[in-house]
Amino acid sequence: MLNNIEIWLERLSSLYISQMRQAASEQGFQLVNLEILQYLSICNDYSNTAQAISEYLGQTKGSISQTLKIMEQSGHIERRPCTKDKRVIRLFLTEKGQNSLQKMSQHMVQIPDENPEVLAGIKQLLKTWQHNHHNTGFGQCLSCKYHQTAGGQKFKCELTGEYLPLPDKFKICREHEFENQTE
Amino acid sequence: MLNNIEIWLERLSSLYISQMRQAASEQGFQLVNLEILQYLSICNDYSNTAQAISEYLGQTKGSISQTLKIMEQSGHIERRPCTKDKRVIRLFLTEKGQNSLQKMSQHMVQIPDENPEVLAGIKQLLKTWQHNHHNTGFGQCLSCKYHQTAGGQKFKCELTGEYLPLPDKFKICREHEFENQTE
DNA sequence: GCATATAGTTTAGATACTATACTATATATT
DNA sequence: AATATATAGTATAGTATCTAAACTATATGC
Repeated sequence: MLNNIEIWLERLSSLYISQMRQAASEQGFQLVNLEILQYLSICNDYSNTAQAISEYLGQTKGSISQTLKIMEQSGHIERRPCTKDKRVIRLFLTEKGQNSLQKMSQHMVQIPDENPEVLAGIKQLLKTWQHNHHNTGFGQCLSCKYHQTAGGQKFKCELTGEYLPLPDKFKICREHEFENQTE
Repeated sequence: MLNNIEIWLERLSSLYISQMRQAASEQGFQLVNLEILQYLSICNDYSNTAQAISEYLGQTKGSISQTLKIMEQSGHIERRPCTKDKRVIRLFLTEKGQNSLQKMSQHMVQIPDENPEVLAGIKQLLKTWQHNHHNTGFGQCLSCKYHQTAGGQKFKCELTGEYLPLPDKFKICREHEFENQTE
């Protein structure tokens, strides 16, 4: 039987999924299409691949590959082969894809006031959860142990050694690992 | 672009969905099957119908009807015609269904400590959200404006006029409406 | 050079999804 | 009481998604 917090979490997520489905449906999409568009809008340049989407959504890469094919044909995403690693194909939202996502987002959650306690609670919950499941990937760069501040308009990723544009620290990365357990 | 709390909520729900998918997959189910089993385990006796599931999950009733048919054939749920309203067929988890759900739940979220602030945050968020979307259904009886305490081992539902067993106040109901906005 | 790992595609078969039309029962209106 | 409307569920057709498995191609490690 679900305990107290689990039943609330279940309902919150169920409501979220339901809203997602309805928003997607109004634009002629399935749930998974909206999830992919949303993911591509918040992931960084290390994480915009079919493999990463497959891991993020917990579905087989074959299924994702098939869905991506259709989404490319319909003009919502664009595929660009990676020059550094020729196995990799990077994915990007087209303008059409961004417009669709924006329309669907308007039907999604609207949180009026930025209640700090609510935010803190959710952060804490997510962190505990990921830690308990040894699930390290897919967090924002700024909370990653490889994140290092650098001068000017860049920050450094200690994992890849690259310097990345400052706004990207809010994006999520498949290589993400939290700083430490006590933070 | 998603604001701060929305991106965290998105990640929390995405993680939840991902865990759901994986847990379901290990038992040979799809996401929707787990959602249905879970819903039936927490809904009250007014809400265990195909129509309610359809509303809760945000999917067409035709699709749900089809899925329920297969789940009955596989012995995970049971259908009993309602004697009061002959249009209605009530749904129940079989022992097999309960066992499957329990196995899947073990792979789901494990929250170690009942942090009151986290719980309060989630409750507040859910309430605000439902209110903003004029989404009143599917809450626990105890937070419903029709809920009335009664003596003994029962409480009363002012909407239907019936007396219900006390433990049912924790279950969720499709007719749920919050007491008022300030509470 | 060879084994192994990783990224992605393709195929076949099962399942889910929407939209629509349909039956049956309940409720509201005249 | 008769009729209209609403509600609960089913059935069908066509499309999309899903998994599992086999496949190609490139990268990495020994």
